[in-house]
Amino acid sequence: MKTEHATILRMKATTLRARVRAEMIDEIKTIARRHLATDGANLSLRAVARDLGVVSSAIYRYFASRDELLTALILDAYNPLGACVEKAESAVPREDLTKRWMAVCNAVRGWALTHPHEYALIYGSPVPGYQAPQETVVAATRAVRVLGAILQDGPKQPNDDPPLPAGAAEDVHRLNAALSPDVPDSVIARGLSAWVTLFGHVSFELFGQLQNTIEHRDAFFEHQMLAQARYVGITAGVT
Amino acid sequence: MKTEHATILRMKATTLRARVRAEMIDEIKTIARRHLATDGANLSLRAVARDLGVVSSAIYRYFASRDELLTALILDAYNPLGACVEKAESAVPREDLTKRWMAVCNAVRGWALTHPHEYALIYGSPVPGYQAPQETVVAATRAVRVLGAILQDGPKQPNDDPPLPAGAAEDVHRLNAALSPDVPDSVIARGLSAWVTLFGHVSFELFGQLQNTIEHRDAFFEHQMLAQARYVGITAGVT
DNA sequence: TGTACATCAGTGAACGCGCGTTCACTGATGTAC
DNA sequence: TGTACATCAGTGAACGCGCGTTCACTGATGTAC
Repeated sequence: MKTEHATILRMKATTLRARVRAEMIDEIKTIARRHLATDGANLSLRAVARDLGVVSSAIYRYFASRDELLTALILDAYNPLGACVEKAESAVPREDLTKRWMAVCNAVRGWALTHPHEYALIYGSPVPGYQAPQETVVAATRAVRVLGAILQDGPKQPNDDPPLPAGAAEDVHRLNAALSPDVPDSVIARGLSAWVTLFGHVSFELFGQLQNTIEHRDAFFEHQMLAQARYVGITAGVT
Repeated sequence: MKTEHATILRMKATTLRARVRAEMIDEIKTIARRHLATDGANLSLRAVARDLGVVSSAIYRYFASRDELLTALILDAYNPLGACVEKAESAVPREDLTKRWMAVCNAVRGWALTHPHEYALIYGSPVPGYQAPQETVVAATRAVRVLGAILQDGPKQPNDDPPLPAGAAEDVHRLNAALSPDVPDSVIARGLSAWVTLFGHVSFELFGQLQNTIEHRDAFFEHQMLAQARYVGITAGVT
């Protein structure tokens, strides 16, 4: 009995300290995210500490260095984006492939528009002097897996594009095996193209390349992404 | 005679001073470009002055502020890129539309790979706190005009995509009138899509999104851009 | 042609800031017996 | 249950840097008569 009680107390204490710590980490990241807006990737630990009401060296209790904080922010961008895409796509009936694709497109764009600086952090220019650790590369694949699942439920006939050149064919096939094993490589190639186009659009919009050019961006995006769906062969009703 | 001589002397002197000045400006920009590689858009005037072997305040004889230097670098990125695209495209026989398109694609990608930090400056994340002046927006259109010319020499039949939604249709039509007046809007829409895809590819490659995914990038790019040519209807021999 | 004057390039000091990271420390909280 | 000890969060000073911009200045070069 005694030992049990002690153990419970110890756990309580431990989890409390751990919880406070976790909240602190969250708060640091939240403030750091706010600073992305003004400083871009050129983020200042001291500024974060100031906003947190704490001396600058205190941050080092939570992050060993500025790069480590950046890594945390990058993971905290890829993962919510991935989650947002997954959630949007999962709300659509499985058989409506076009709607599933459009849900993905709108989730990516919607998230990017509401988190422009986090989007820039992960899909914009690399941060000078920062070497992304492997874990960020893994987190980056979360969203594209959803596209893989859509393709996997889609048409299985190859299209009449010429075959990919040798090396590239293997690259695409390797991806294919991981994402959509039952889909012909030629369809995957078009899927990748649509994926690139999706992010190309979002980046153009966010990074100012559509300025003075396309003003009705919702409608334009919708139209262009629907065109991509037809191009890839993602059409409603196909199973 | 006397006056004439004096005038010539004056001109000589003026142009000499002006030439030295122009060379100095070039040198500053060259050094600043080098610094883009290490500092990104977070560029330091003092570092440039140091490399130039001059006291930091001397830079202010040539650029009124850091932002003005940045603007010069941005113009000096858009313009050579545009020139590079124009030159590559103009070397291809007019009637081979596919080759003309591929020349454009390879010029954009080639320039981007050899000038990655300048590419990031213009097509990557916006520089925090920097407001691009109108002149940069104009310079930015130089490359896309070449695409306009190719489309203008291309097929005139509309494709069977659904019509663009109202507002977006006007945006595209306005662009169309400026670039390729004889081409149906539906073709322009696909052309824009190809353009976005082109830059999407280059950005993905440069910004590390193809890491661990596509390793044979030349071949992959070539294949994907040829597919875009077919999609838009840019095919060899059409007039 | 020679001379007085104006323009311009570059200096050096200063202003008022900023940064990441280390280190010895205090005081509170949690742990082990 | 109470006490000695260990862990941890946060402090404050320091190190050794960096930055953009202003300003009065020197000395060389160009201009006007």
